Amino acid sequence: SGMGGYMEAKIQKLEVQFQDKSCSNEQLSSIFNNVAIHVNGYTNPSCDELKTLMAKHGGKYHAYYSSNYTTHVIASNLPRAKSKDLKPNEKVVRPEWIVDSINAGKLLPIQAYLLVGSTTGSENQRTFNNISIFETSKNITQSRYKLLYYNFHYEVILLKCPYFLCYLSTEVFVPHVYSIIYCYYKLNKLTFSRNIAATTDSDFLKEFYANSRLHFISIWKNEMADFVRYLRIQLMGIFPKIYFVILVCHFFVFFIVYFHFYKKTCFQYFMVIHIDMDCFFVSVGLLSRPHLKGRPVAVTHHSNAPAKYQLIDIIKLFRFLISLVSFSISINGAFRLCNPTDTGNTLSSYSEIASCNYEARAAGLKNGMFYGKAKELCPDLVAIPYDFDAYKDVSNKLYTVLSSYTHTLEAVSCDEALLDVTQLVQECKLPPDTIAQHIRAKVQETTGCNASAGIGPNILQRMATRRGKPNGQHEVKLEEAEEFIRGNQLKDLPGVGHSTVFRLKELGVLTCYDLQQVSPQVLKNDFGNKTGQRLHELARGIDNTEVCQSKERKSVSADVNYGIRLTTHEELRIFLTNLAKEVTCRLKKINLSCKKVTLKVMVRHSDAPVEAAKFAHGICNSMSRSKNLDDYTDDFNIIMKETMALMLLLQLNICDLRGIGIQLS
DNA sequence: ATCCTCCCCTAC
DNA sequence: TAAGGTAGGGGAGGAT
Repeated sequence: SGMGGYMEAKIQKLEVQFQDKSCSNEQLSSIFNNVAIHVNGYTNPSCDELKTLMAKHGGKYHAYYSSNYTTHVIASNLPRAKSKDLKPNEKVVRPEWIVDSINAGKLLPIQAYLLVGSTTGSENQRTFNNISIFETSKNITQSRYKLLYYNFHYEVILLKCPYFLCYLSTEVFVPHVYSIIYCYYKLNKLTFSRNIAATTDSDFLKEFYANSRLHFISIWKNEMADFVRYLRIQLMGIFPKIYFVILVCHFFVFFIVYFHFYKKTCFQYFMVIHIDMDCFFVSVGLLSRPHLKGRPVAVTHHSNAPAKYQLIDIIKLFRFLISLVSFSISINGAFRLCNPTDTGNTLSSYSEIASCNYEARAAGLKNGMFYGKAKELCPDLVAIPYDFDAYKDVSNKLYTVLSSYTHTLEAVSCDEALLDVTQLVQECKLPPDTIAQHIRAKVQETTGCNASAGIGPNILQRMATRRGKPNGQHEVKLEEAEEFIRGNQLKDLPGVGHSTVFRLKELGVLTCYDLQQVSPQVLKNDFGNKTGQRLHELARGIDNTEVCQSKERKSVSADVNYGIRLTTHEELRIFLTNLAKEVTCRLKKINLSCKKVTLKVMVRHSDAPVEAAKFAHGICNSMSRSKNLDDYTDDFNIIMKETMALMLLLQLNICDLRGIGIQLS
C-alpha cells in the first residue's frame, strides 16, 4: 500500500483515457515503436490493460516470451527462483515505466524502473503482487476464489464467520473478521475438485466412517467378539486339536522344563496369556513396504495430503485479500507464520498418528500425537496411509491362529486377546510361557507381524505384555504381583486413565507403591465403593474376573463428533435422518430390537472458539437424553421420531452442536 | 433398598 | 484439513 496513492492516481488517469478512447482503434502515439513486452505474473495495470496500452502507443504485446523478439519483460514482482533464470541481457521492468512513459509522452529510460533480482527482501517475505484472482462462486456463507500465483493455482474460500482460523500452529483467532479459512494450492494446476464435505451431504457419514480408525477399531472388536461367541456356541466341547500335536511333541523336547514347572506351580491358579500385536497398523503397513523396515514409520491420514494440498503463507495472502476484497477488517490477534522453509504443511498437520513403530517411539513419538508434532520430534519419520482392509485381514488370521489353541478366549480388540490356557496347560503338560512362544511364532508365521505376550494368573498379564514388548513375552506369577506392580506407573494399571491418575494425585498418590499403602476405605470414599475396591485390588495384583468369552450386546450406537457444523433446523433434520438410518441399520444387522433410544450431543463450550484448530469438536459439554419405548422396535420411523423429540427437548442452539450420537438399548 | 437417568471414565 | 467411535462399568442423586 506504500505506493497505493501513486498508483491510484495513474490508474484513474488511465481509466479516463480508456473511457475516452477505448471504443476506437485509433493509435494515440508511437512511443513504443520497437518495444515488445511480455507480462509476467500479476501486474497493475493488468496485462490486458498493458496490452491495450501497447496497441494504442505503437508497441507489441507478446503473450509468450520470446528470447528473440521480446524486448522487455514487465513484472511487478520477481521471485528469487525466477531471477535465477534471467538471461544476461533480459530486461525486467516494472509496469509503471509504461504508464509514466505514456504520461510523459515519450519513452523514459528504464533504469529507474528496472526490476533486478528479488524485490521481496528476504526469503520469507513473499508478496502477492503476482496474483490473479477469479471469483468462482459466492453464496451466503462463503465465497470461493481461484488464484493464479506464480503458475500455481490456489483455491481460496472466504468464510463469513466471526473468527479467523489459522491452521498453522496453535489456534489463532481474530475476532470480528470475515474469515479466510482455506488456502491451498494444488500441484495439479487444472483441477479444483476439493470440496469441504458438508455435514448434511448424503456421503458425509459414509466417508467419515470409511476413514475413521476409531470406528474400525470398535466394529472389529465386536466382530471378533462375535467370532469368539460363535466358537463357544457352535463348537462347544470341540477342543481345537490343530496345534495340540505340535505342543505335545514339544513336550518331549522340553520334558525337563515341564517336570520342573509342574512340581513348582502345581496349577494353583488360572493361566492366562495375553496376546497383543506390536504396533499393529504399522506392522501391517510394513508388510507391503519391507524397504521401510528399520526406519521410523507412522500411520496417519496426513500421508495422503501433502502432495495435493499445501498451506501457503497465509498472512501475506490475507493482507492481499484485504486490499482486494473491500472488507472492513481490523486485525487484533497475533498471527503465527509457518516456517517458510517447511515446504509442506507437515509441521502444522493436525492429523493424528494412529500407530508408530518402535524406531519412531525412540524419538519420543506416541500414538495419538499430531503428525506435525511428530515430524518435529522425528524429521526422518515416514508417514504411511491407512490400509483398513489389510488390518481386517491380519486380524482374521490372528484369531484363526488363536482359536486353534483354545476356544476359551476373549476378544480385547482386533489385535489383542486373552486366552485362558488353564486347561491347555494341563492337557499338553507344557508351561504357559512355552505355549506363548508357540502361539507367537505361529502368529508371526501366519500374519508376518510380531506379537508380544504377557503371561499371568489374571489381570496382571496385560501389564506383563508391556514388559515383553516389542516382540517378546513376560510372565508374572501371583506371588510376584505386588513387587511387579510397584515397578509400574499408575497409568499402566488397567482401568486407570488420566482422570483417575489426576484424582489419585489429589490424594497424594503418585505411584503404584503409594497406591498399595492407601487403605481401601479412603479409596472407596473418594471413588465410590466398587471403583475404590477395584483400585485397592489392582495395586496388589488381585483380580477375580475370568476370561470372558461372550457377553450379550446391550446397546448399539452411532456417533459423529467430528465435522458437525449445522446451521438450520432443516440441516439438523437431514443429518439426524442420516444418522438414525445408520444406527437402525446396525441394529437390524445384528437382529435386535431396542427398548430405549438415547440421544447424545456435544455442545460447544461457551468459552471455546467457534472454530477449533482441527475441524473437530473442540472443547465441549456433553449431554444426553433418553426415552423408554413402549415396545421393542427396529423401525426407522419410530427411532427417528424419538431422536428428533429428544433433540428438541434439549433446546440447543443448532450452531453450537459439535457432536451427535444415537444409542439404541 | 433398589431402580432410573444422566452423566463420567476407560479401552482399543 | 482429517475423518475425536463405540460399548460397557459405574457413580450421584432423585424417584419409587
